[in-house]
Amino acid sequence: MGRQPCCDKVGLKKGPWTAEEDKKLINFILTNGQCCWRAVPKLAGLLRCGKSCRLRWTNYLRPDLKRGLLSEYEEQMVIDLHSQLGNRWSKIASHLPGRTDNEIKNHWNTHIKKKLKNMGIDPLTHKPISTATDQQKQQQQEEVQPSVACGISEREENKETETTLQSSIIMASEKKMEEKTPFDTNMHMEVVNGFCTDEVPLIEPHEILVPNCDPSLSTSSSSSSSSSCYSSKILEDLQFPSFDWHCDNNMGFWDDDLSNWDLLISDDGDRKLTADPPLTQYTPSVLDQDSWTYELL
DNA sequence: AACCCTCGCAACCGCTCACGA
DNA sequence: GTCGTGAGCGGTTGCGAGGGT
Repeated sequence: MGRQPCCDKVGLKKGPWTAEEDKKLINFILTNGQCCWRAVPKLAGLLRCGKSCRLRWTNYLRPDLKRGLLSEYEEQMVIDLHSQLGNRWSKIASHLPGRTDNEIKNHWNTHIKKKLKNMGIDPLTHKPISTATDQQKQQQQEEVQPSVACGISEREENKETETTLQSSIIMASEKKMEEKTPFDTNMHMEVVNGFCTDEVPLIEPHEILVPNCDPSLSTSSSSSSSSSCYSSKILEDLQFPSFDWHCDNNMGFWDDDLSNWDLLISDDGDRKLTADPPLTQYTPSVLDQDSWTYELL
């Protein structure tokens, strides 16, 4: 019995997403929430497989994403976490609010790896790059103690120690925070409680404007055909406030708060995220500062 | 101006895991 | 216990942008 394809690939589109597709997906998720990804493309009118929709949403369209390069502090966090967790990007990403596993993985492969190598540190082991003789010794040790040599690849072993590891990482990073200089205190403020407060927009939701990304309407000279490029431009500008995406009882959150959100193309060619009734103010949840919630006032 | 090369990132692929029947 | 299905994860690829020659 062969592996079932994740979707019927015949007639499905692949490659970069267009503005129209993004719009459909955003509209659908904002209206219906995240449910059964396989059904999403059909219901949203997209010629994509569900997996592709999920990836597009989680890695690119999700409103709580931070855009831009990782800060020095985030980079250090990634290095620390990687030394403990290995290539478990989703675990690492879970410690960096607004960052995706894909983003961190890419940043690791393109920037941090090089940086560490330049510093004479092996990005795999996080130890100083060893000489040939050291490697021979290490190899001999591995032969003697194969189970130890397996290290991070031993998933089961990791699972058992994960909780301890993660708490120690958090403790370590907290300790690091305390050691920060006055300059670094700002960084502490940015990531306090795992939420980057500097990213919180100071505009009201009904004021959120999404620049029109329809390439045909673009007056920009850089009329790139790459959807990724225009999308990243949109999303740089589109500073969705971050809020709680967890949905118990099958998207109850959406039903309560966001079912009336809509993405509109206004007369002046801009996209507008609107709510009905209009949200007059949004505030961070006092109890759970890891996530922000909207409050209808 | 044209070509080549490198880099960075979005997207894809395929495997594993979780869960329900 | 087995099977089917959906979702998540990590590795890899493809392609556009930008720099160098």
